[in-house]
Amino acid sequence: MALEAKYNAKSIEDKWYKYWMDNNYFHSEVDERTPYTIVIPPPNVTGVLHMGHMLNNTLQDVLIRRARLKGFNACWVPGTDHASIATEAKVVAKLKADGIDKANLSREEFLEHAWEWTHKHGGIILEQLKKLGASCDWERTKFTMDDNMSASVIKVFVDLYEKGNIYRGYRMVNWDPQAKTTLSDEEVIHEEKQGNLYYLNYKIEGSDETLTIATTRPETILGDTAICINPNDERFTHLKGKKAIVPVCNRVIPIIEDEYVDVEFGTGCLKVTPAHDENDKMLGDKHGLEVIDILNDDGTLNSFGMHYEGKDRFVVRKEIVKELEGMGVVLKIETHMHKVGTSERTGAVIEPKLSDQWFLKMKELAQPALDAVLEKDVKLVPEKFINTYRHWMENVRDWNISRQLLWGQQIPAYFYGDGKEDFVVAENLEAAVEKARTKSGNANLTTSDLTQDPDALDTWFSSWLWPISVFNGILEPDNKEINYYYPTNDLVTAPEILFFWVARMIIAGYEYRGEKPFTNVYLTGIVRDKQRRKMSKSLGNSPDPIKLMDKYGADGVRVGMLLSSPAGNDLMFDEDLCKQGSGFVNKIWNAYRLIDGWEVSETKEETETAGIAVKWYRSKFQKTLAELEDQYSKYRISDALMSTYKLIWDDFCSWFLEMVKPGYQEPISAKTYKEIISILEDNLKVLHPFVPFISEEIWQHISERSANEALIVSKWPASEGFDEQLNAEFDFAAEVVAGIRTIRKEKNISFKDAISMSVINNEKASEGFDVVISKLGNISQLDYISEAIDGALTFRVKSNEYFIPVAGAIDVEEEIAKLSEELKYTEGFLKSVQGKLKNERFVNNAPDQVVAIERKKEADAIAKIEMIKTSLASLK
RNA sequence: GGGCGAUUAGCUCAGCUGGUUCAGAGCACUUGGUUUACACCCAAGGGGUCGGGGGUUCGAACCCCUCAUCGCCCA
Repeated sequence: MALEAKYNAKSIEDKWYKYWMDNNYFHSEVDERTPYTIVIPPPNVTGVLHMGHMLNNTLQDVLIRRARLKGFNACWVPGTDHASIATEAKVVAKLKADGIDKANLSREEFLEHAWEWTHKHGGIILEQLKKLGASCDWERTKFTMDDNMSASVIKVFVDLYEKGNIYRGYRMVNWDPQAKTTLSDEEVIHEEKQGNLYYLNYKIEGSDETLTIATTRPETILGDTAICINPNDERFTHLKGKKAIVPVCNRVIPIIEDEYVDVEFGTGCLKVTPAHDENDKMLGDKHGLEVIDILNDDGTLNSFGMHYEGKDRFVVRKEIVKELEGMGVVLKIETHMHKVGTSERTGAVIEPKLSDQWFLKMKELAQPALDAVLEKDVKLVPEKFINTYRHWMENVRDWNISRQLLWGQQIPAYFYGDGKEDFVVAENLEAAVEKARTKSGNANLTTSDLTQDPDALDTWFSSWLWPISVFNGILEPDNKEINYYYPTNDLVTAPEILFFWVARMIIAGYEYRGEKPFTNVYLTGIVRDKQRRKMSKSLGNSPDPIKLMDKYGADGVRVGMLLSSPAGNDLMFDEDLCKQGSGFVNKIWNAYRLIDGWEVSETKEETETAGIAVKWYRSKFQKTLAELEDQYSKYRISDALMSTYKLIWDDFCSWFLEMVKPGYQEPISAKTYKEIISILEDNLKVLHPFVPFISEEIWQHISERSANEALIVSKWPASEGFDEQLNAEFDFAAEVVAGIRTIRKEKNISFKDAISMSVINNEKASEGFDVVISKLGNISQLDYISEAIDGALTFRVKSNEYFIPVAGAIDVEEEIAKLSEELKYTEGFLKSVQGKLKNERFVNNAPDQVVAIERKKEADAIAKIEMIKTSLASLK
């Protein structure tokens, strides 16, 4: 079967992915081997693949494929989460387009639509991951709303409630008026925005005097219930005990005193609106103020908004300023930069709102999870995130886990009366009735007397159990899968969700398994465009990953993603990186085409050059293999890729293949060929995690392989150590070859013309690589001499001098200039080294080894200077 | 406002315990090349006061102080 001249990524990638699937290589079952487990960070079920997923999942696939090659029982569990806010918003929008209003649907009807939507759009992203080559165990695919997964969530909720960790509280929460739900603190993004600071005059009751307050939100004056001054602020002592009148609504409110007020900010008079600001709420509680909520759930004003009722808060802001200006109470308006909380999901400006919500107490639960990271039982990569993690965990706040949504697990709290405490928490209605009877003392309660809390749980309250629940470890804590696969090995995710998800998984791990959920957390960077903007749908600056893979092949894109993404640093994505990736794939392909095209001769002897080439490459390979082990162990995946890239491109293609390449139309010896194939196979193994498709294609083309001989399930090359001396000899020889090439270039000597060369071997360099030098330099004859040759071109490697006699006169002036330049440099170098050695404090204080190195440098430099001077003398 | 981190070649970044991995890599750039796998190629080459200033040390990209700029997290 002849090889196609052009590598056809698309058909080859489809072919091998299907082959891998057909042979079930991705599937893992509990067995006697050591497991190596990764759980995927579940993407949104209705989402589509973006560049962040590409990076993230390429990394996971590299890790899992290498683990598989290393003989671990590799298990990568895929799945999706239900993303309640985002999905519900999409379903609501779809219903609206169909002329259906969510408000007119029952919970059951709405959920039916939501499931329909999920089945229709869900899982697209998982199909897309297959294109990338993701070797997930698809039989284990999970969804956070699967029956078992939901049952796990409910069980955990009940358990935590019974332990006293979950409570219901009337608190100031983050309200998203667009999604009409609360958000946890972590879901609020604080953005610096340009706003205004409005200075408003309030009349003081029973006087003509006014006081001035400064506010960024003039529309909230309708909810004001006090003015607060600092008791130490002498400017306002005369206001103590008086009352102020709120403009527009003419409400009379007390002037209270509290040291909380910052005398520096604004005017030193603070308007207090307990319903709409967390700090004001605190003041309100302390001073027993009235709470007036002026907003509806959708961010419009309610009846307290008077003539603004029904209008949006931002519209009212503009209109009320006009009204206030008309009344002459606006003193001035300053522009003002301030942080505004916005919804992570909808982008809407968050409204602080008082309401009844469910909270999880975090302080105690967080302690083991904090210790685990500080003691490096759970390792964060890179370590710089440990500080961030610690800071968050030490100041952790209670987690608001309820959401005013339908799509998600409904909170298992059942109300049987009107009192605030008239509820029970139970796994199902039947159990709830039992508990309600006991708690209320009313034995006649029936299921119809109970009403379940309409709210759903935060999606993260599902995903924090993910590493446990995917193995059913909540419902059956002692099943063989959870005991085998848990704790998992690596988690690969974005730093953005360190708190949302990673920290909470660690918390859940210790609470429900008494053990960490994973050993290593590899935090990737954020994929940005060349202008450092985060890639996003709204900016339209993100390439379509599927199109990228069509254009450059999945292997090419994988390499492109990894080329420049050190852990924790953002990746400035550039399509050129994928081009470079596909260039690499092309290089691998053509190297194989070369080898595959050789005619093999059983009778031909192995050449001396090929013999040394094989010996050297094996040693070089081992050296790189050791580097790879080190890089993988530190999760320096892009370094590992670069080491592999250079091994293949430079060492294998540019040096090794050129060394073993037979002459034109000559066959290659069977012995050499066998060695080359064996070397190639080792190359393919270290390439496989990065470029799984082309490596499998070549592997399978080399010879017929049975199903259990596929590359994906082969064995990672064994570490056998390497010959440092041999590698150094090669490096020296390579410098000589480079010297010859430079001379050829400078003197326009075609590579086709063989030349002879002589050497004064001051370095006593090994002659082992002479055949290599001769072949790669096209040297017809290589002589060892002791006296310089007049009228020859020269170059030097260390203190060795090489002479290439050429027909015709050489440019003596040019040679002298070149030598003088080298002399000057070397003398300067010698001077600096001797300066060091003359310094007694250096000689006395520096380690012996360092001093010895400097003495060696000195000796080498002196030898080289001698040689150059001799050459110069002979030229003059 | 509090905390964390960064600043090294045109770009993206390595540089571990202060000294041979010490000023590096890849890309880009320049020059030359139709050598029997590859122009998605081959070969050679240029390019950096390691953000500024000060200090410690025999010795600093690396440690300390300070200033500047940028980024992230949390209020």
